[in-house]
Amino acid sequence: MDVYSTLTRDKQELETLNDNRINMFVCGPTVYDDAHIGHGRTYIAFDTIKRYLEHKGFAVFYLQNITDVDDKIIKRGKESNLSPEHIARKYEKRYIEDMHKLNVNGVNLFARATDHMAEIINQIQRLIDLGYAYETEDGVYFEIAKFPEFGKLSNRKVEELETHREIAKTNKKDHNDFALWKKREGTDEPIWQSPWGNGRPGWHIEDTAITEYYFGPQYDIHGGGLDLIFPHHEAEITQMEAVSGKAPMVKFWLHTGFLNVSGEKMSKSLNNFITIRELLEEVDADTFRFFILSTHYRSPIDFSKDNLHQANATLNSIRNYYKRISEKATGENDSQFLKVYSDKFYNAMDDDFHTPKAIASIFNLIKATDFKELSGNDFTAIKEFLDNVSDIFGISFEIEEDNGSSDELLDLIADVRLELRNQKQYDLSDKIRDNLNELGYDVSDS
RNA sequence: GCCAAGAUAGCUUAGAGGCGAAGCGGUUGGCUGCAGACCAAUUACACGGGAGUUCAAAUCUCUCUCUUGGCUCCA
Repeated sequence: MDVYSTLTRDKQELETLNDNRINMFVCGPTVYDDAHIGHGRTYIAFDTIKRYLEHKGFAVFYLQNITDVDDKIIKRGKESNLSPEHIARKYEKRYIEDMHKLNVNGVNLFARATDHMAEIINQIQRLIDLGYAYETEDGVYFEIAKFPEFGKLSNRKVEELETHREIAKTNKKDHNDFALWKKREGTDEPIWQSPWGNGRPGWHIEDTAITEYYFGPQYDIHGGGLDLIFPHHEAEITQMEAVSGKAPMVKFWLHTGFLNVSGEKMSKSLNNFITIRELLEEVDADTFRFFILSTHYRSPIDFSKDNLHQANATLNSIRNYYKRISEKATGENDSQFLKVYSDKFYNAMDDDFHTPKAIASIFNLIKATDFKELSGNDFTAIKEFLDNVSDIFGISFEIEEDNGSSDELLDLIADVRLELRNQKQYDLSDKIRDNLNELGYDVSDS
């Protein structure tokens, strides 16, 4: 299968370092606030990618860091008079809850920055020993002049970075040198002991310390949002390849496109910031997942009520089809008819996880399905195929029946309504139906 | 300024030299007491502008315009 890598800017056959094993790392959130739908987009995409790779027979180990020490967390703590640790734990918990609600369950291990302080300090020390990093009075910095390949991921030249920015006063050798360790002596901020005095790690170092600890200096896939390419991922490559002398650190760099809200970037100042919690009050997780997957993971996606509604309508039409074929699935999984469409589906997924193309193949299948001609075996095969699709997408195609046994009151209302209909008192029965619909219950007569 | 992605019917999304684009939506009919679902039809004459290559371009080349993002924290 082919996978696009930001590093080479093209698709390449997926080759792993270790047979059918894939080590995949995706940058996790900074836990200072609730996760928003943009996080949802990225993590749904990588969850689906993992699901598909496993479907292909790879044993995938999906590692994700949790940034639990950071300026924003500290700031948030000060604002609310809570310890940074309290803030971090609270939002980490809520993040993981949110992911479960989105059926994003693929992460095998969450690694907190603060649980890997020893590895972070160790890696910084080695960078100093190797001559890549230096200490100043306020921290330890990576000297990018020592690593000429800096810029290879983001396609940037160091000289060009200088032209259009105001350069703040620092005691760094070069203003592009980035922090590995920030000295914080005598403040009320969280600190850890290090050979360079008390302080906390820079932003980039936790990821390479964590991935080196679990995966070693080289691994298969590194993912994250498009916005992390520079400087974050660039710095990761720089640190890791400098310290190990091995390249590439990662061959396949996968980056998800942005999610915009009604054509605009989501931001708190524009007041169009939507958290996953808020979203899930309006729509179910399957609809959101389907909406996300109906666009390729690298493309920008525009979130709007309209577009969500459309995704829901499209998903419903697949569900109705699934219901119909399920009822007719009576034999063996054996179908010549299906093969064309299932091949098309898997070919699309093999083409850099091209979910919109894969979804189109499902509609080709639906359109070609002749309910009078096909056999029970065909329908069984279609059903099992769609069950696989459902697993890969992480989306249920079952139509949720509010199974009557769960609520006696609803049964009673339904019985009364049925009786009214039998007596042709439609005004009243329709009123009950409309009101129940408004309350979110699906009432329909077959 | 530099880097990147993009501009395809009302909306969303495929296609990457020639083969009626798909879904949503709309319309009509069937089924229904009605609605939904389902079925059958139908609709939209799509490819940002300009130039070039070609027998042939949405697809290749050039150019312009515009959109979004990155270059500071960001999924």
